[in-house]
Amino acid sequence: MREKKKLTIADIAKQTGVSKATVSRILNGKPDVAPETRERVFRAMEEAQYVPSVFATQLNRGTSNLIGLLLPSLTWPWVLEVIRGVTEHLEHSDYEVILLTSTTPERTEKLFRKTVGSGFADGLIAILPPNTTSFIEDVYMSQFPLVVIDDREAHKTEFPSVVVDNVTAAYQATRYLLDRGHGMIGFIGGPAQLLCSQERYQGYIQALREADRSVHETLSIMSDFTQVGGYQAAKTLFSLPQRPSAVFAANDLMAFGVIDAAQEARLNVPGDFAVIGFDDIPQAQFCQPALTTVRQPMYEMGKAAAALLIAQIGGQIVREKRIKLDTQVIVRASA
Amino acid sequence: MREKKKLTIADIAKQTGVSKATVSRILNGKPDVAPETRERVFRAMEEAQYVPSVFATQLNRGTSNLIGLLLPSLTWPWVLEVIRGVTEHLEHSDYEVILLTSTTPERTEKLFRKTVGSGFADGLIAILPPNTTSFIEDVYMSQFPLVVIDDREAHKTEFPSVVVDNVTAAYQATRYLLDRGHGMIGFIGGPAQLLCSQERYQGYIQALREADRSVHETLSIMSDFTQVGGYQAAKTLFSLPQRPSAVFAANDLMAFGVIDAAQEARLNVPGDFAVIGFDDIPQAQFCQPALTTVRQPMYEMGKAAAALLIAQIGGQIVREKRIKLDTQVIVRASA
DNA sequence: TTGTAGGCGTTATCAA
DNA sequence: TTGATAACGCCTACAA
Repeated sequence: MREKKKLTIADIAKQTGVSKATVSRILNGKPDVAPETRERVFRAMEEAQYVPSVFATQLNRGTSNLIGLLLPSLTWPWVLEVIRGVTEHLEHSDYEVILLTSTTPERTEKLFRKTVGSGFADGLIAILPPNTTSFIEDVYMSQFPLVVIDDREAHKTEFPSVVVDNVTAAYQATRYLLDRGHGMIGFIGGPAQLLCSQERYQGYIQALREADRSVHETLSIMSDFTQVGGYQAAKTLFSLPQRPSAVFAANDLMAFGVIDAAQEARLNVPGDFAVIGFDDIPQAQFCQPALTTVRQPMYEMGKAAAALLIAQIGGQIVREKRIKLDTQVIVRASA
Repeated sequence: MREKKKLTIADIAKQTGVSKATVSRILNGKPDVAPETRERVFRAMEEAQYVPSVFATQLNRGTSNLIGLLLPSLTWPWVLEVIRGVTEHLEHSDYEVILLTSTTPERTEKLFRKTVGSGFADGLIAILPPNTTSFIEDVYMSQFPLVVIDDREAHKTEFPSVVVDNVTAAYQATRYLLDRGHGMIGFIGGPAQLLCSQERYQGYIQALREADRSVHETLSIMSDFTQVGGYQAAKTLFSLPQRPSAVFAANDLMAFGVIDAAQEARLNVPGDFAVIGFDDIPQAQFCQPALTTVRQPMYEMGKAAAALLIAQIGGQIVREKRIKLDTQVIVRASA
């Protein structure tokens, strides 16, 4: 109740008439302690509500049982899924998650210094903000346990990572549209410099080629992953002499924008114009019409990342460095 | 690049020919150091990429600059808003957030032991899972800096907390319906034992009374804050001899359920049946019709909680222990 | 089976 | 302005 003063191992030792060493041994379940002593000291600790100082233990052991989770932004709805996956996997270990969010490369690096660099965290799970290549290379080279989720840039090195096969996923999406009989299919992509944007575009092209469709340059518009971006891109598409009958938007937010534009243009979705998205964010099932999309298993990716990291920390040689998780077309009402 | 071996303050001291004490002083920006020395040592640290050991510092100072964020679950969409608020406020301090999630009271307490009890975190922001009253009382009594967000149970003690005025908010919602000319207004509440459920019910009643409306017991249904719960409650409402023309659902998820039921019953929302929700979760703007609801400013609550906690940690006497944030009716298409 | 003593890397106190 | 030195609380040889 009051526990004003913090108890130390010495207090317990004095109280039970043994040495600090013995208490420590008992604390850590070491062998070679008389059962009778163990019992007695245990009770004393219970009773006194003694909790060892994490600081001292950490200083001594050199590890913190803390895992950094570096997120570039908390505005994307799917990051919660990642967080859930990571924490849920860790729930049964004795690692805790320390949340690091940073929008700029500068702050990222500062955060890194404070946690990773000082050995404060035992490992790092990161969704990389753009332009952090060199920095993350350093982390990797320093042997620090690291797992990258959804690696969106091309790097010289291949970090341990958990990704989705964007090419295949985009292929699936396009293929789905093709199978539904669509002739002209538009593509609205993300920022061109992002690897994932490029890959999704590739998948789209690949599906078209495979179906012997000609690729019209004008049908592909690079946008910015935002809803208004999708809206504008859709308007461009609608103004084409020959309007496509369907579009694959490289993320759900843009797909929402497309639907907005379609409704504004009095186009029935999916009757007049079919839309498929990418991500499957929670909102996707609530919008009207509910969004058909390619699901990225963010929760599972978080889990896998945590598992991979723990393995690394445990010193295991991680064979399968790049884990690819499967995507899946979630058919709802928009396509 | 390699930094295999961890540098200590002693290394820097030796390297620059000063004592550890001096290096430490410089590290912490203490006065009484010859500018010339300071400069020299600074450069040495830079060059060697020296980072002080957090562990040692913590052990010495007895604080960690870590703030625990205890969340009962990561499945509610609005928790991300809270996380955002907290981390964003802390971004400019040098506190980091350690994420503690726990579904059960048992795990909550264990987590508490590991972090709070051991003095590992310097403070705690918590959204309390049900039935943690006694436990949180202990934390509070132990003088540990604590802020509760969205306190949902009645406690003997009044903890420092950031809440929303549920009564007023519910009043606003009901009032809105009243102003739109609705005669009979139903209420679908959350679990009766939750304080927030009771308060929202109060607000509903209060608005009716103030408008001299009679209160029909049958129009109030206590449910469970889930979508199916809302769906079922709505069906009950629809089966009444005299169907209400509008309903106030005590959270958005239930409101979604109500809309589902209405659509199933071929009732036009809001034409035949108006629905107002509570929370303003991200999905609310995407559902069809977009949900009119009372917005709880979760992001702002997170920010306020962080600010309040930091004040406490700084030893400030926190005058306004219970911070009440304003809610707002967000008018969209469902009512 | 148990106790003693030294170290982990800082910061703080007190002299110099 | 600086430098020894003693904490901080725990773990671990090594000795008993």
